[in-house]
Amino acid sequence: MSGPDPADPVLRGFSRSLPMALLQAREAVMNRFRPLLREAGVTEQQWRVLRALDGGGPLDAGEVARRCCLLTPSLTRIVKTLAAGGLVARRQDPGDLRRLVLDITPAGRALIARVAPLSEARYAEITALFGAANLDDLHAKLAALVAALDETAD
Amino acid sequence: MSGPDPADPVLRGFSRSLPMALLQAREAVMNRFRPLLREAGVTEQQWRVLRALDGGGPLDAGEVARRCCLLTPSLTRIVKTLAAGGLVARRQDPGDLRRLVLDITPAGRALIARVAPLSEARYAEITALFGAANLDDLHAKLAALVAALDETAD
DNA sequence: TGTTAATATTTAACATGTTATATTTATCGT
DNA sequence: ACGATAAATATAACATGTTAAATATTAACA
Repeated sequence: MSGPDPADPVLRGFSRSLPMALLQAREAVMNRFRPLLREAGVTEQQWRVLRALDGGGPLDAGEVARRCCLLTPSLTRIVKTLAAGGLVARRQDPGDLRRLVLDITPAGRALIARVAPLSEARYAEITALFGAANLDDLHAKLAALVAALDETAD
Repeated sequence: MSGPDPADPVLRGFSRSLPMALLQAREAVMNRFRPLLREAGVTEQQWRVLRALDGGGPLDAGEVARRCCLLTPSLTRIVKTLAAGGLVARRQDPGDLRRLVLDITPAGRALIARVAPLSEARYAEITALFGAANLDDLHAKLAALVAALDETAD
């Protein structure tokens, strides 16, 4: 007739929460990269948009949002800032006037080229600390997790 | 004498970026939990604070921020909201008046108890889709990554 | 003891996250 | 062609993320 024991948690420990584990891991990694972006004068999100467009060619706003894990209201403002800085260009899609086509400018590519060697150096640092095999396996597991969850998204 | 070939990326592919992989994985996972929190009327961050205090006992604001991956200016506002809703209690630390001690209230615990079974059900769903062994291994790898990076944080 | 440096939290300002809604343009069925 | 529905983006409002600076308290030390 007794209720749940207060010392008996109804929920898994905070540290065993997968969202927390992923968040903490991302924070640990980003702590290594943030100084570079700060030095380059771009935010994390602005950097993601530039990276998606660089090599990804011109893309619809919606596609950029999907690839960058951004919601479209955020993207609207981020692109406004990037366009004001001359790092990204906007134009209407002639075939569908609803769509906004985004592309990186030469100035945007130059910024990426400036940051790239520093970024790769940090990546090499992380690889050395964590191990190349561990890193590959982690990438594979993360991709598998996303595939498993997204395929069955209601 | 030629510069870098534009088709030859100076940076690893966007999809091979560890920060992006961690972000996408977290999004895929959170998509399963967000409806529950929304239904319970709390944000992700408010939920993290409640979870940290539940079972973690009373904690300094700074310690809560560390455990929840929140910056202290964010925590100030989040706790203000939680306190206004009666889910968290604030008091000064008598031994160090600079410190703010936070604790969860009975109402806060009741909210967690209400959400817990739904949350665990989602977790079971994820475990079934991804595999218990994969999940354990992923947790271990994430913890190892954090340990490797945090130990050597400049 | 009194002055300075360090620590914990808060405030302020601006960028982004998040939800709801509005606006514009396409598509579909008739 | 017309009207209803759907789709893509933008706007609005509030919560949070992020940096810098302010405030209050404590610790360190000459």
